Amino acid sequence: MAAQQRQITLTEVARAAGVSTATASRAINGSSRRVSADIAARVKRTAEELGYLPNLSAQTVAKGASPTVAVLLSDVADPYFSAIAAGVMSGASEAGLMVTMAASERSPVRELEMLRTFRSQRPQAIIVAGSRDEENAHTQEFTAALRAYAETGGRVVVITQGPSPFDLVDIQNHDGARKLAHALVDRGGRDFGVVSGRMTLQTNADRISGFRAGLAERGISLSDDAIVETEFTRDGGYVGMHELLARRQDLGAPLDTVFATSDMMAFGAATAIRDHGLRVGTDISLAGFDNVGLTEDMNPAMTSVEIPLHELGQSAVRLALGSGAEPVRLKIQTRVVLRASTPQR
Amino acid sequence: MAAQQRQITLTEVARAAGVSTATASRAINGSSRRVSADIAARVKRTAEELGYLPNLSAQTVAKGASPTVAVLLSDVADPYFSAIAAGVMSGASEAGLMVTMAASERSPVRELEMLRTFRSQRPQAIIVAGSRDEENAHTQEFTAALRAYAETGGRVVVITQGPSPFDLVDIQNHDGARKLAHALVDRGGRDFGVVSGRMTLQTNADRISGFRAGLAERGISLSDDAIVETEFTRDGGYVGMHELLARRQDLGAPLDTVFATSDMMAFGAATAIRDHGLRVGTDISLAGFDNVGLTEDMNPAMTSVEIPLHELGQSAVRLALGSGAEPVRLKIQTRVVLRASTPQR
DNA sequence: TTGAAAGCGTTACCAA
DNA sequence: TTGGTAACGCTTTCAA
Repeated sequence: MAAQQRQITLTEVARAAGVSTATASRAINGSSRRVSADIAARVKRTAEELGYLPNLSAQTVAKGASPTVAVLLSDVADPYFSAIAAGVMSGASEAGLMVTMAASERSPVRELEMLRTFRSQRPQAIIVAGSRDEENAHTQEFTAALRAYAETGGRVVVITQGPSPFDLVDIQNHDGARKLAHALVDRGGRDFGVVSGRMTLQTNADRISGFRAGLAERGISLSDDAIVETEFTRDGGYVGMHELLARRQDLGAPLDTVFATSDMMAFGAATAIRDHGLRVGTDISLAGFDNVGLTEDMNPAMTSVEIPLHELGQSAVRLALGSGAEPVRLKIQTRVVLRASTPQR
Repeated sequence: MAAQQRQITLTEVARAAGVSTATASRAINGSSRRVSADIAARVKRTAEELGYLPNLSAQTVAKGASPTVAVLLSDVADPYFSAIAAGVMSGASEAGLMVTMAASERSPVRELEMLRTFRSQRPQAIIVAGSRDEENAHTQEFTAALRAYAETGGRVVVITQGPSPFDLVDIQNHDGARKLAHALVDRGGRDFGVVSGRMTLQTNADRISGFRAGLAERGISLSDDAIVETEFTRDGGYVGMHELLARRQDLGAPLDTVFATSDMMAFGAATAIRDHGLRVGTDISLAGFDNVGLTEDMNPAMTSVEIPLHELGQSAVRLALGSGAEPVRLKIQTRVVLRASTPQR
């Protein structure tokens, strides 16, 4: 490695071009004031030759605003979040913003820490994905911190959350699950089971209540012992499905159709069904939610409820860049996608 | 929303606590100099009461270094990259660093832009994942920019790349593919086909050459028309598999085992096989590479070559934080995971 | 141990 | 249009 060189500063560019720093600043990084064409050209050329790059932090200090959006999510490795993250990154890049990202790994304490760090960064907006556990004590503190951030001029966009004072990207989970229930009944489902995440998660709760409502509208009721509550993850789906099958067996109760409240859970559930010696689709119909990539590459292809996750991520950025006069609630519609995992029976 | 308030500054905290800014800085954000315990406590309490949060940009300007790592990848929505990203985020959080992330969406031009923005940010390190197209003209420019960054004291860590002057996380793609070839021959494979990404991608090329070498060691040669070159994506896998099947049919050539050079390609390929009316495993054995999540939830479960992607992401951060005296090459071993998609035949 | 003051790289105001 | 200079919020050197 060559000897450590310093980065060229704007002052150095200015001196080399024979102008003041003020002029150099105006020429390179633009502003309302304009600069004569020839000087501007000269400065830019000098900057180019010297390999000048603006110091973003210095700009941020001087301007009082950082060209950044921060994204807080549970886990990027989860396709649900990674699709949202991809959307946010694409939206941010369109808007000329950088993205800082942190994963809470589903720990409320870490979440609080990351939010603190985000705030120190003073981004234009903080986007929060993944619903918090309503019952957790940290949730209040979390909301308070977000509010404090908003009060100092930051924008907050929350994805799927209960009522909130912030801009909200509101995925129609209830409605989607309700439509899914209708579709499954139409396909001949009669004896339903649900593999569910924790009920304290808003997203999960909405899906359950929507599903229940949809079934009720078709005259089918969902008994409590038909619902297994487990972790809202792939492994949760696997374990939960095993438990559901065992439980129904013990009760001697029939089971023809299972709704797993997320695709990740459904993937785990599918494997559990096979490990039980049963066939997905043929013996037990199975549906997920999110319509994450790979649902169609499953065998049989997995029925799911589509959420436009990528677009949703982009929208979150646009929302964050809006006027912000009043908190906006952006409803995201869902769509049932029937596939071979829930055949006509 | 409440009226726009300003953020509390260190100066304000100092004044409120009746000390100098210098002391306040030392008390709160630490430094070599120490502060008497009582004053430190008083300052910290005041800061707490006032809701002070350090301004990271100001700190960065003053210190000349930003507590940040930047990650450049092709596409977060791809499980391969999202697993790496998760690892990087976890490693960064351990080290007390923030993460800024950008996706090139496989466009060399965008990649160059994002690198420029990264450089403006002056992060401690830039981590580059996803191999560049060696033949692309932008690649040189890209490397030059990385070098310039390194010369100004930045650390560069590159994941899977050809020879490079930077720290390198070197996934043993050749070796992994070679071992896979052995395993597939041991399972009775004789007539092989490959669904491959672009040969100009280092990662892909290494996998192909390793696979070819492995077959050769078992006395099997891979003819050129047994390899279909397509996009290094799920859709590429789908299309490529269709083409491979059609081609072999035209030639009247047998085909019992297919290697898709990534799991995503393999997933697409599996669906293509089914769409052709054939069964994965039974009619055609199929293996992927990366051992991304969900390989075991496929039906049949997908044989793959495991790369410890998460750990690799964490290691990349540690590498970036190392001394940096000499470029380090960290070899990442792979492991063949045989599953039902490649049964004994 | 504490404080005054210079400095980090910019931007933005105010004159010229 | 251009330049001088204060200001942004913080760290760090140098004295006290």
